[in-house]
Amino acid sequence: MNYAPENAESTDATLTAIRQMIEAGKLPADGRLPTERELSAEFRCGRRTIRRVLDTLEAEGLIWRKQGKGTFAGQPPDPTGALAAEIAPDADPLVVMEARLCIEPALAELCALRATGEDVLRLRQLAQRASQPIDADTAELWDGALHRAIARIAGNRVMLTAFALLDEVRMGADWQKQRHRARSSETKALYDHQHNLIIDAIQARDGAAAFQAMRAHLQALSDNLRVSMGEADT
Amino acid sequence: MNYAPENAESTDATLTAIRQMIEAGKLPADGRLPTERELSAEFRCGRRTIRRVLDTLEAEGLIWRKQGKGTFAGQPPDPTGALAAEIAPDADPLVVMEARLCIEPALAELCALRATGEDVLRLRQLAQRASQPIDADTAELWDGALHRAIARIAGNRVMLTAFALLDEVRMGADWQKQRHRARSSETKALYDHQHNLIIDAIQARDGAAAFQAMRAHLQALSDNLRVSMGEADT
DNA sequence: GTGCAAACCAATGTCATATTGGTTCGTGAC
DNA sequence: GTCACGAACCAATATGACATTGGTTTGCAC
Repeated sequence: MNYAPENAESTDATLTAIRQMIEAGKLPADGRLPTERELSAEFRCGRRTIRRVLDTLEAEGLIWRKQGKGTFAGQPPDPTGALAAEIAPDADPLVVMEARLCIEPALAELCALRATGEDVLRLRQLAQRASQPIDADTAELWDGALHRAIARIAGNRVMLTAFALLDEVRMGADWQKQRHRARSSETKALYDHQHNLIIDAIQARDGAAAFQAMRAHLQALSDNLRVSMGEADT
Repeated sequence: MNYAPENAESTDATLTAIRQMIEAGKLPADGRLPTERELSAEFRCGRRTIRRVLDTLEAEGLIWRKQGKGTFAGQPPDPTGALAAEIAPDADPLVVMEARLCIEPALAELCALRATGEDVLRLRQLAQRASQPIDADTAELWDGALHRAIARIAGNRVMLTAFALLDEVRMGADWQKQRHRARSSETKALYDHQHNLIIDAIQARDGAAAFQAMRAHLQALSDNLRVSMGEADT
């Protein structure tokens, strides 16, 4: 019964073991991990060791924990559905764009203050995906992912919830159907360039520049939307 | 003990009686009415009669009811409550102040673009109320009303909902207890002056100035909060 | 038909209890 | 000393039994 790993190395061993457990997808549908006490018993080590491992995984964004509830794989959920449905009827495209112009530059500024090198890398990946020559819907999807990632990295729960609300209204609105009209090859190139400017500012830790870059980007989106709506009116 | 109204007219009588009960403000702080069964016993009539009366009052918008909960005077609460309660635990003072610094300057900017002369007058009144030499709690109340009014005048439903969410988190937080520590006569004078600067910018239809004035105001609040928290640590 | 009483349904609140992550302390091994 | 472990405790959450409350139906009396 001494096959239990030695103390000195048990931390690393359990870390990789638990990480594999998560990435292998061998978890219940809700992504719930065993309790710390169960893990402690299973891996023949103390809770303290388990907690250190989970601290690492949480810092990596692989799991999230809530006292009294449990430990779960993935990102913590944010509940905005009911509210979004409530205000969606009152939200025409211009109102939503106006709100984005209010909130997202501020988020970009916070993001610039707090993004790690890893975060910047992830943003670059998302921007690159959005710029691939695929169909408009997919590009829109990656664009949304990029904006969401910036909001998450900003690291303010209240602002993130506000953004999630806005995002859900935007996604759920009927007028989304005609949005891709506003996408031409020139605008697409402009948007990609602006995305890179935003990430440049974030990487440089320049909050003000990130604010302005995001504002310019959304302004371009707004202008295009306005043109597209004007066409629709004729 | 036969003063109970006759059946034929009891409906009207109980209706006026209950309506008076509501308008007289003889209710608990939460506006809760007695249960239907209690009212039925008190007015010596059946629950059916009571329910018809309450149906009328509900149609008039004087009360709202919820199964399993009770009957309450006034308007049903905003659905932001649930969301606010959800994120309140994660919201320490600094997070909330940071979110205010993101959202409220933008609201002030929109407000400057859209405020009518009447709106400006109302803002002046609120600022004046907040500046009266009353106790700190009351001043805080009028201050909140002023900020809410600005958000409402901004005229963007999505932004207003986001603000309402933020406002509710701020109001419901435990750390509000110590807020008035940050209120001295000097800070109070400063805040009053800043309120006037904000309204000046709004009246001048100068969005950028309103943005900056609001930002400066919230920055002062934030600094004071930080100092107050520092004191609390010692 | 109208009003009343009783019963039942469904949603909610309340309370005690168990579970879970968060934290502290003391002990022992190195 | 440092580190891991175990135990105990704290605080937030979940769970289940039970009472309360509005919503609804049924039967009875006038």
